[in-house]
Amino acid sequence: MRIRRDGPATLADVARAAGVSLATASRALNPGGQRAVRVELRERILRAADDLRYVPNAHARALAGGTTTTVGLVLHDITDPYFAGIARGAMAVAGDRGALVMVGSTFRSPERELEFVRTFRAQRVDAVVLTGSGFEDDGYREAMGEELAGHRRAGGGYAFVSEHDLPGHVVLPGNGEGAAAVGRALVELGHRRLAVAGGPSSLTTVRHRIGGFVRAVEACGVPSAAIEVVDRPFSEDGGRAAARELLDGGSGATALFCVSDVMALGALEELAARGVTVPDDLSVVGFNDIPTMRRLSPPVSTVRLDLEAMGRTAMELALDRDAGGFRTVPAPAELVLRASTARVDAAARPAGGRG
Amino acid sequence: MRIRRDGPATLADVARAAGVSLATASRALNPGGQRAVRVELRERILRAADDLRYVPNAHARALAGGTTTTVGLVLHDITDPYFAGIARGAMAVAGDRGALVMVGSTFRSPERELEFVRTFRAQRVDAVVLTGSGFEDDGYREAMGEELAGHRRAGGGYAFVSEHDLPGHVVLPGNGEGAAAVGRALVELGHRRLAVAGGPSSLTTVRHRIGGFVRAVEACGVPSAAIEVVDRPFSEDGGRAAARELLDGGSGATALFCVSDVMALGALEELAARGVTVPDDLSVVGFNDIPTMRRLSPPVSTVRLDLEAMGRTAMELALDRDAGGFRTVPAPAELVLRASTARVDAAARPAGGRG
DNA sequence: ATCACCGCGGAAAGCGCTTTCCAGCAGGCC
DNA sequence: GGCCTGCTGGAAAGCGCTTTCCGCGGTGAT
Repeated sequence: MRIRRDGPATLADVARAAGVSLATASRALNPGGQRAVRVELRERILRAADDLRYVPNAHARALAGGTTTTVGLVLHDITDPYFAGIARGAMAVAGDRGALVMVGSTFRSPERELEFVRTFRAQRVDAVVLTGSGFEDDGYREAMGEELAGHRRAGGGYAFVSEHDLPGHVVLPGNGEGAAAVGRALVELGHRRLAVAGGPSSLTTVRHRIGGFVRAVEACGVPSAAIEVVDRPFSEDGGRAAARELLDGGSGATALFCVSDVMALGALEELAARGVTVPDDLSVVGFNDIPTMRRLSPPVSTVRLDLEAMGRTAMELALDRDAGGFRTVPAPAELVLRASTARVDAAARPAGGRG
Repeated sequence: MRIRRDGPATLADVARAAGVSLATASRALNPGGQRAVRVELRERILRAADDLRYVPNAHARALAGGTTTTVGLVLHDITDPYFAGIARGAMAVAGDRGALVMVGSTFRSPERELEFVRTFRAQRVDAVVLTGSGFEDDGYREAMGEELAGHRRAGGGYAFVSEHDLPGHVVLPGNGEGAAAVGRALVELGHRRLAVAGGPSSLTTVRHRIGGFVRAVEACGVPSAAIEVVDRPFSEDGGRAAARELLDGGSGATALFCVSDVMALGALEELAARGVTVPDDLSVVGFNDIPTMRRLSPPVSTVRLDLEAMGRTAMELALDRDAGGFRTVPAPAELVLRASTARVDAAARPAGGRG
């Protein structure tokens, strides 16, 4: 006979206290499941559970019933408003479905991303949502593909936010179209020399945005030679560095397209520090429309994405085990022109120009 | 004999494939634990596990070994930069310790907060970190106290960020001192009529901040009658509403202290919409120093809290099962004066004054 | 009355692991 | 050579639940 020291009460304790069997206690505590129990008995059991401060063991439950209600969410950094927005949406639907959300911050490391998916699998999560750009790397793609296939085989769902070049549901932001709209708008405003602050092209998202921008600008008749692309980390510091490089390099650009708002934040700071006025000296556009952008002075033009809706949709796709094939749900990107972009003035001299 | 359809491989499968017993397989896959296995055998087992794409079942493991490596984090809303900052810190230390983080968003509902703690308990988390203000409500306090006591009895740790009037480790931001510093600074700048945009006083944090502010101002010789406190929800909209009320009410205040930056954001928006210039017409101060504050124009004065460090400390306190009593770790609050606060000018007329 | 059937509660078989206990075997010692 | 020690691997007992399979007593149909 084992002696219960003082661990939490178990179902057996509850059953004993209520004078019923384990099976009955379980049934009473899981209404809706399996079968019902006579109401009077049920109340006695609930009372016993309450008295004993019984807290069911989720692990035992998961093991026995094969039922989990946890989901995994992989993101870059929760303090990045882009991911916070998506996370909010994803967590909202998880909450509605009574699922617990486990969050993994990768800080853009493919290894960490894989690691999290593996851990989530070990936890037998119902679904995993992968946000953030995919990585253009065959090793990563293969490993992740295998991991996800295994997860799927085990009955789990998953969805991506942004393209990952892997089979699966995906919420696809209009990166190309949004960036193209930026390009067209800038050309229409008279800009002929353009700069792009881009992240590493190993990120799918970055490639799509830069690609869409460049193609649209070219389509407007501006030669691609007039577009200067600076690759820097996909972060605020990266934006700062990109701005610095453009200014130091004597760029002749009159407009700067930052492939993300967070990069734009860094770039704007650098520009302000150097005395470059926006939009008089240089027009600036970002991407994502994080809340801060509209609060800056001047308010910054950007491409709006409904982050919360994207997160919501992704979680729904991941959770809804629908028999059909994988779905791709577009997330519309809408150009929002604000005061940080202005018609280029013949008198305006290229920012940071040395001559 | 049960037939394995195609569920994920189990330890038994691995053991069979490697031609060893369950015990040996378990030991081989858990180095560091219990006992070692002959290296050659071990490798054979690892190979088999790899071939079978074995993913250990965390639930089974938790049940058998009583070992979990999950922690719970309760916060208000992940898109609120205050909580995002804390979450980042907390997740960092959890990550370092190899723990998975489950996040619960309460949206300031005490019921939801209790619900999450209960769910975390069911998951047998190692630790839970409760952020956000406590609620001044006896029912809540009692229920939460009982929940946490049970968690503790079961071997779990926990910590609060901000006071909760409950026994436990706590990371205590200098709410009173920070607010007092704001009050003194404003008086020193010549302000004699002050307004406070406060949240509901059922939030402990709000009470401490307003209390510290009022006491400091009084200590400077300004009568409390000169302080106008407007209670509105602890949110951006609340800040907006507070500003509206002040302006509509013909407040004679020359300075506005918002008990949180997020409220300040709303207030500033309303002020701008009404044509009230900051700081010329009205000085504004926030609290928390979320990143956006320093980017606005004018940059907004506030009280800096090292959010990430607070999150880190809280998670460490919650995870470190130290025998001693509960610890209270202060999180220093540092007044950061920026351009949104100015010396009051004799010529300046009270903002929104009707007369 | 008889029988099939339904509603309900209990016994027991797992779910996939960890860990204790035990057995076998080799080597070192008296 | 006998015996104890040290090392390794295996058998099996759970961990705390869910769920299948039974059995029992009471009803409606025949």
